[in-house]
Amino acid sequence: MRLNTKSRYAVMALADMASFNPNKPISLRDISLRQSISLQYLEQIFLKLKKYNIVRSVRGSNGGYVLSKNSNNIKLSEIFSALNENVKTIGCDKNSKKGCNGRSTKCITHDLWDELDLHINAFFENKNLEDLIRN
Amino acid sequence: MRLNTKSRYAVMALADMASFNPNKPISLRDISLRQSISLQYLEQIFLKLKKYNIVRSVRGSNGGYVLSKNSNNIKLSEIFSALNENVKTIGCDKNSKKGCNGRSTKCITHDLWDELDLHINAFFENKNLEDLIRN
DNA sequence: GGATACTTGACTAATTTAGTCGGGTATATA
DNA sequence: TATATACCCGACTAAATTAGTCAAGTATCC
Repeated sequence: MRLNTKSRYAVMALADMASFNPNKPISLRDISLRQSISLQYLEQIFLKLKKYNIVRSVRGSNGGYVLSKNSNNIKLSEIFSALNENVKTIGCDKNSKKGCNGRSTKCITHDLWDELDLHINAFFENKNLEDLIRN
Repeated sequence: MRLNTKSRYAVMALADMASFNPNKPISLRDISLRQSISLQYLEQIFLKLKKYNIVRSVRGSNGGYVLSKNSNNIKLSEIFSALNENVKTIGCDKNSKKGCNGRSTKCITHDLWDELDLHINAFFENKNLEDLIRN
C-alpha cells in the first residue's frame, strides 16, 4: 500500500504555501524550486486543486496561486478528494450490497475493507494544513 | 492508495480456512474454488505465509495447509508483514533522520506519513482472523 | 505406483504511475 | 503596446508494478 506522488506533492506544495504570506500569490515556479517538484507536474496538480476550490489562481506576471481558505480550515481529506485519491483500498464494488467479484454474496472480507477506509479517512479528516507547519 | 491483491487474497484465504475445522488440512484447491482465486497464485501467497509461520503445510494426498495458531491469535498485521506489505505510504527514507529526497533536511510532510503509517498499522494490529468470521 | 498436493523459479501481459512535451491564454508592468 | 511572467490543458511515454501464468519439480498417502 502506498500513496501516489500526486497526493504527496499536493500536500507538500500546499504546506509550502501555507508557511508564507497568505495574501500574496505564490508562483508554481517558486514551489517547484523549493520543494524539488517538476513545474509541469505541479501544474497538473494545481489544476485539480483549483477545480476543487482549495486554491484560486492569479494569472499574469506576479501571479500565482493563493489558498482559498485559512490553512487551519483546509483538511487533508479535502486535498485527497481533489486528487481523486479518496482511499479505496480494494477492488470490491462497495456500492452493490451483494456481489463483489461477480458472485452472489459479499466477499468474506468485504466489511473489513470498508472499516479500514473509514479508519484512514478519519485520519485525514482530523488533520489540516496548519497542523503540518506547526513544527 | 490501494492494497494489492496478494494481501487481500491472503486475508480472504485465511479467513476461509478459519471457518473450518482447524485440525484438518485444507487444500489450496478447495480454497481456490470457494474464493475464486487462481490455484497457482495461492501457491505463491501460501509460500510466504508458511515462511512467516502463519500456516504449516501437510504434504501428500489429503494434505493441505493448517493454521499454525488459533484464529483469534492471528493478527492481520502478521499477515501483511508476511507479504512484505507493511504499510509504507511514501518514498521518503524514513530511517535517515535527515534527508528525504537527497536534500539536507526532512521533507515538510515527513512526520505526517510516519503518523499515518502508525495509524494504519494500529488498525491491523487490533484485528484478528476470528474477528473477520464472526459475522 | 499413482494420485494428490505442496514447492519453486522464471516469465509475461496489462495496467498504473510519474512524469514530459508542446502548445496555448491571460495579465502586469515597463 | 510589447514582452515577460505565469497559469492552462491535452496528449504522450518510459518505467515500474501488479497480477497473474507456465513449467518442472518433490513429498506423502493409499
